[in-house]
Amino acid sequence: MPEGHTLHRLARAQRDRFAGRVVAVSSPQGRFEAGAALVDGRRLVDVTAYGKHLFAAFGDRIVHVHLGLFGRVVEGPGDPPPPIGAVRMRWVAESGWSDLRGPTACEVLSPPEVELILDRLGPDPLRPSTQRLLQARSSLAGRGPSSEARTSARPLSRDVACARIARSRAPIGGLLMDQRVIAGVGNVYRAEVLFRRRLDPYLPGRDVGRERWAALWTDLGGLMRQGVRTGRIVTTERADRERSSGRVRAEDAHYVYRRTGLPCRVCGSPIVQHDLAGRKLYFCAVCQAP
DNA sequence: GCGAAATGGGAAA
DNA sequence: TTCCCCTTTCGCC
Repeated sequence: MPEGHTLHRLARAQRDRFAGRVVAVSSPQGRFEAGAALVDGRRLVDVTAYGKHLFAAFGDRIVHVHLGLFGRVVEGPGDPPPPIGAVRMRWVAESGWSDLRGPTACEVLSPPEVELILDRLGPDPLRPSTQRLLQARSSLAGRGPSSEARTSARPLSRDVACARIARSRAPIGGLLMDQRVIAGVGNVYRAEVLFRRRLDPYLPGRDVGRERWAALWTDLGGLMRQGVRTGRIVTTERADRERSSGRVRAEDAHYVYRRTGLPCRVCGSPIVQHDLAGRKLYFCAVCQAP
């Protein structure tokens, strides 16, 4: 589940259900007991996502959540169900409840500690400009918009990321997964957007070029915004699916991700799988030839 | 019942 | 690069 779209969708759901309300925060599993006590019974001001990170501000105490590979949040209206399994953090308010399981990070931070995390992250395609990023940072830090954020003519996120890859010899397939370069992309969007742009995953960042990067950025943003809307990652065009009507079936949703050995939807040659920096990389060696 | 895998990332070496 | 953590689910005895 958790690439950037999941976190932005979650932030919206949590904001809708809990923002402005007093929240009872607990840790049925016990591993977040001390942290829960710091925010229990406080009013939730806002919830924001940035890349794959979620920040829930209870005033100047901010709960930071990172879902990692298999973290998950379940939420609903009414009274919470009895906790089943390892519920790290539970929220309960008059408007409903939510349960967090299996996160890599669940901790209470101060505004400066949040800044340190944001400093390590590149632009997020789900936030269209660096101006918006600065505004988000200001609100998390409990300030009004900074003078920097008010100034117009900030560089576009797209161009900030472009400058970063343009000076790197690392393969574009690796750079897309580097959260310091671009925040929120995971293994599915990485593989799929490279296929859609017909880019060789091993192409060095410096050789991608401004045109191709701009097209990739635009495509990626569209895919991720669709992911936020629908809660799933569907990257195939209608014409490239077995069935072109009705709900997209899971086996039709991707071009290359987890399709090792299956025929490419475009050219028919078998999709290949490599290992790149410890993660699986899927691509079509013909459509994405160097 | 057991092992492996999963849309991630940080620290250690 | 390798290890380690987080939790659930699914395939295979």
